[in-house]
Amino acid sequence: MGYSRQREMLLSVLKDTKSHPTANAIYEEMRKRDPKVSLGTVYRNLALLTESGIILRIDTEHDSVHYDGFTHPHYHFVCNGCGEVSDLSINPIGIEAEVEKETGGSVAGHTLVFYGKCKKCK
Amino acid sequence: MGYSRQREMLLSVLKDTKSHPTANAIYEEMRKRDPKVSLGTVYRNLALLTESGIILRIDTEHDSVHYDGFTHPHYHFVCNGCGEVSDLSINPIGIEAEVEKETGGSVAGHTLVFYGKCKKCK
DNA sequence: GAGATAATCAGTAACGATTACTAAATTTAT
DNA sequence: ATAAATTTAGTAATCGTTACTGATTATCTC
Repeated sequence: MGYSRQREMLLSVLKDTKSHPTANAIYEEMRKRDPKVSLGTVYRNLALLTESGIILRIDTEHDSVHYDGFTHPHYHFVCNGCGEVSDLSINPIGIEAEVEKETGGSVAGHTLVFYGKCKKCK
Repeated sequence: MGYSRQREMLLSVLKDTKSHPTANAIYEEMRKRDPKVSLGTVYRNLALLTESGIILRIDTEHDSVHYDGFTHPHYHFVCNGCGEVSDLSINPIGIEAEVEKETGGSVAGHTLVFYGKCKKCK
């Protein structure tokens, strides 16, 4: 994976926010800096960066996919009211070995998402 | 939520399999029993049954949403190779209270998905 | 059980997120 | 500086899902 101005810009957008934007939100933010950037470019780079483990994708039971620029292991809380996705600081659980034993396969990672009402929406 | 032949059929399909079919797979299975069943009906009932907590939806990083007829608390393993979703029997984790404390909100549930290669694909 | 009321359906159209494609521009290698 | 490889913008196509409508089926009341 080489360098490109757009890819750098995407990474910078994602590193500069504590929110967990969707592809479209990232696109809008990038367009402020360069109105000529293309939505296809956003999706292509999100896929590339996700595959490389440089960013994280977050699948929720609501709306479309969210992305996270921080890859140190952590979990997420999704509000069923406003849909906001926020980081949690609870410690990572260590049960991948157990899962490997049970499945006979290999585990590369896991995602843990909590659902509920956030402070505001409760 | 009332009774309907199609809704019963959907539930029966979901209870009769240990796989975790997508909406479309469920649709195909239902069509074998009744060729006139509609895809819209499948989606509508999946949404209703999910809201009522009678079935479970599983969001993964691959393809479309999968559904699970068993709602006792359990977790899932998704193969990055073949995409198969399987049940795990590891014990539920008890950290929702901790999440409530951290967020100041209320937690209604959580999903835990492991990714990797299954026995066959490894 | 018959008729009224409400829920649900089949079928199809519309939608929104994502992916695929192509010729032009940019980056990298020589 | 030139050639080769990668990436882009822009747009069209795809796919999962949702919305809509008039017809059907279930439920309720007598």
